[in-house]
Amino acid sequence: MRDEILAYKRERILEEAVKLFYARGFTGTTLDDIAAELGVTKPFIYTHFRGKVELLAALCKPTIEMALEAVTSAAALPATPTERLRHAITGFTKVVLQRQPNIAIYFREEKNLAPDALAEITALRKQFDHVLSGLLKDGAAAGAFEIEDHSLAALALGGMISWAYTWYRPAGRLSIDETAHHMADLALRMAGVRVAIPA
Amino acid sequence: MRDEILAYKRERILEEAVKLFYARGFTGTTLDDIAAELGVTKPFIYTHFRGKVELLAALCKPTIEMALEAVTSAAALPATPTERLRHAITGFTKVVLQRQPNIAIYFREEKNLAPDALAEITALRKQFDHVLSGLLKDGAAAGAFEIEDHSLAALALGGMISWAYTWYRPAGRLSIDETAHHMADLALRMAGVRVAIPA
DNA sequence: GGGGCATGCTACTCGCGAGTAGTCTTTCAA
DNA sequence: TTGAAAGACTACTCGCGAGTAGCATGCCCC
Repeated sequence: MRDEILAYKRERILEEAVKLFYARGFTGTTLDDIAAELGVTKPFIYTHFRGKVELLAALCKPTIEMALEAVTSAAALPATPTERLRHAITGFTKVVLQRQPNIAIYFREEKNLAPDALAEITALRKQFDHVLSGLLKDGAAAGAFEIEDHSLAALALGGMISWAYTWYRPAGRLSIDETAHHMADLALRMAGVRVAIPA
Repeated sequence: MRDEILAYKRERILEEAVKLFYARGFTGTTLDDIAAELGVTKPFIYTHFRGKVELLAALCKPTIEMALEAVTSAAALPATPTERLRHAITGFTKVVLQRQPNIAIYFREEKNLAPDALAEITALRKQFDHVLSGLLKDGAAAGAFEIEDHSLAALALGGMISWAYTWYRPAGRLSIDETAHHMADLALRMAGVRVAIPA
C-alpha cells in the first residue's frame, strides 16, 4: 500500500517531466517548473529522485527496453523470416509512436545523461541493432530476403522508424496501427520482398 | 581584404563551435570553452556574433539549405524519375555525412534556436519534404514507382538518411560515397523499383 | 610623431536554477 | 493526549556562465 502510493507519485513526477522535457527541452525545464505543474514544490521531487539527471535516465531507459523487447520477441517467433520482420517493425513502430515523447527526449538529450546511465542505454541499443541485423541476415541466408549489406540495412530500417518521433502527430491522418503497417510494408520492400500495394 | 579576414575569423569561430557543440552539447559548452579552444577570449566572439544562440543558428541554417539544394537540384534534372530520385538520395546523403556534426547539432538542439531562426529553418524543412514527396508522386504518376502513400514514403526516406548522423563514422567500413549509393538502392526499392543486388 | 580608430582583453555584473538545511504539520500508536 | 516519525514546505546557498563596460595595445594616416 505504502509502496504503491510511492510508485504512483514517482510515476506522476515522471509523466510531468516527460511533458515538459518534450515541450521545452531538458535544460529549458527547471525542477521548479515540474513541481509547479504537479502542484508541489521542488524538494518533493528530491524525495523520489536523486536529481534532475536521474529523472532523465528514469524516463529514457524503460522506453529503450520496450523497443528492444519488441524486436527481440518478434525475432523469437516461430514464423517465416518475412513474418518475423513484419512483427519486429510493427512492434518497434508502435513503441516509438506510443512513447513518442520519451523517444524524442532520449535522442535529443542523450548528452545530458550520467555516464553510467548512458553506458547502460547504449548497450541496449547495440543489442537492438544486433537483433535487427540478425533478423535480416537470417532471412537473407534462408533466401527470403535479398540484401547486400545487412548491417547497413538494419541501420537504415531503424532510422526510418525511429525518425517518426520527429514527424508523427497523434491527431494526424494516420493512426499508430496504420502507420506501423505502412512502415512494415516499406521495410519488407527494402529487404527485397515483393509486397503488393493495394491499388 | 578586411572583409575576408572578418569572414575567416567568423568561420573559425563556427568551426570550433561545431566541434564543441557536437561533442558536449549546446548547453554543455560555454562561450569561454570555445574562446579558449581558439586561443582568444569570450568578448572576441561577441564582436562576430550577437550571442550564443545566434552561433547556433549560423551553424544550422546553411547546412539545411545545402540539404534542400541537393534534393531541389536533383528534382530539376532532365532525367527519368528513377534517376532523379537516385540523385536526390545520394546528394542528400552526402550532405548529411559531410556535415554530420552540423546536422546532429540541428536535430538535437533545435529547441534552443531563437523563435525566428527556428521558423526560417522549419520552413526550409517543409520545402524539403515537399520536394521529396513530389519526386515520389510524379514518379508514381509516370508509372516508374509503386507507392501507396507518397507523403509517408517521403518521411520514411528522409528519416532513413537523416538518421545516418547518429551512426556514421568517417573512419568506418564504408566511405561517404559508398554509403550514399547503398542508400539510393534502398530508397529505390522502397519506391518499388526493381534494383539488382550485385552478388 | 601624434591623433584616432580598430581590435582584443581584463574584470566585472547579474540572474538563474540545482541542490539543501531546517521547520511545520499531520497522523498514528501507545 | 502526547510523543515520534513521515511527509512536504519555506527559505536559503552557491556556483556557473551569458553578457558588458571600460581599458590597453598597436597600426595607419595625416
